[in-house]
Amino acid sequence: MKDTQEKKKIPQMTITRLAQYLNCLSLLPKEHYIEISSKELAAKIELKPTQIRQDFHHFGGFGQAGYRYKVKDLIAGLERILGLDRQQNMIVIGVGHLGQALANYRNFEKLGLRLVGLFDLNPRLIGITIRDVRVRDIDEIPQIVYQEDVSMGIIATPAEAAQKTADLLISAGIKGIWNFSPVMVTGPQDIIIQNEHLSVGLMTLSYRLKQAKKPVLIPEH
Amino acid sequence: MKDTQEKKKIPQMTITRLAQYLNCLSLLPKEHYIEISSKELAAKIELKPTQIRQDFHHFGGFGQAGYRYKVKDLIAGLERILGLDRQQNMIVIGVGHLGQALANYRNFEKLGLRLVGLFDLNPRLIGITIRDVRVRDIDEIPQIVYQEDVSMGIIATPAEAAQKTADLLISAGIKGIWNFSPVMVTGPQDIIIQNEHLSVGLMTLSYRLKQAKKPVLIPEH
DNA sequence: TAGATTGTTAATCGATTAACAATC
DNA sequence: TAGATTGTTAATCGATTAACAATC
Repeated sequence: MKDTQEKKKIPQMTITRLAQYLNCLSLLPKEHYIEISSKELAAKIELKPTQIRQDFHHFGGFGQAGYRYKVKDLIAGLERILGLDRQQNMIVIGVGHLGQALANYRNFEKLGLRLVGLFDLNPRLIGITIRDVRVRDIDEIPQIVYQEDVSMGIIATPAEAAQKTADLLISAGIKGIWNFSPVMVTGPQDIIIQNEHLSVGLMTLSYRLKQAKKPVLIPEH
Repeated sequence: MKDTQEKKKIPQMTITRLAQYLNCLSLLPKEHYIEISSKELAAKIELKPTQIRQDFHHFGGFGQAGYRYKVKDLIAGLERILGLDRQQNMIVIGVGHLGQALANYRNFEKLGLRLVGLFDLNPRLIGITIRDVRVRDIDEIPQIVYQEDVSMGIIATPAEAAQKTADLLISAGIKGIWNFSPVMVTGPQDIIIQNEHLSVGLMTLSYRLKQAKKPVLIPEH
């Protein structure tokens, strides 16, 4: 497999699908799936087989004509493309229900992502331990980021604190931010900021429900 | 504004952006923004003004040539398109940290979505009250769905229980499912199922971080 | 060999962007 | 009127799908 990622820009949707493929493959019972075809994988995600092959083709492909894909190779290749082939450290800021939910999310560590710090400004939370990780005051963020080589910060604070938290993370040297607060946070160009607005998902569901209820009009023309 | 939603299929990305526009507009300080131009709104979401006008055009547009958009009209129009102009009732199944985080999420009720039930099978949780909503046994789902005319079910259970929960919701008559468990759930064609895989967001962030670190090669050809 | 499969190019389809008339 | 704006059509760009050679 060639390493052609930087030659042409890979569509965002391709990356999202690669993540889905990996998700799907890692849920497969290991005994039954040594090999898998694009057709089989496509059926599971309700997609066309060509879509999968084309997505893989951006990276030179994962198999050989005539053979089906080897599940192990596929997983390893996807992990490498997505940067999950090495350990990455992350911290969570805001230890409310959402922060605790994220801290307890088992699937993250399967992806090589290790939680190395929890932070809050509520003195009653500071000192408690979740999954062997102690909750610290946010003042200690810069120190931990440096000590533990933290690459990602997850913002699970209330809206009011989100931008301040982002600024603090950036000044501490963090390059990737995953923001779960309901406001958009911004930063310099070289910082990767992903705003995960839960309400967008809910609004989409609401729209689709409304559409489904409507009588279908003349489908042609 | 015409009601042309059903004539031509609206792209998924347009719906996602409409939700973003609404989010952005509702965060605006009401005193300052009586009117807003496509240019101003575009700047806030890092988008081209034409993109916004084209998105609106699918629905006949929200303004009049020469005038800027009236924020109030824009919000009302977007809410109507997204089906948020009437109250919708929802329930959350699984009252762990994630379920409680969702139950406490204030932004949902701003969208006219009312939490009318919480369900779990842990006897220690049954009976407690969160935001005036009592936690009930999952056996009571069909009754509440019927009584309260529930249109959406949010799955916040562990992976093992997710599909069973979906089946239960569907047989109780629910038409829309928002699944936060790490496994994909499926159902009949007429049920709207949205799988919200948190790990997909994290994998995308990981990919983008990896790309950002790489030295940029010759950008042309 | 026949059937099934992947990689890859070409064709199609759809979404974004540009251009501009109409309007204030 | 000049400048700014939206709605809308046309042009461009990009992503998905189809087709097929190469391979097992």
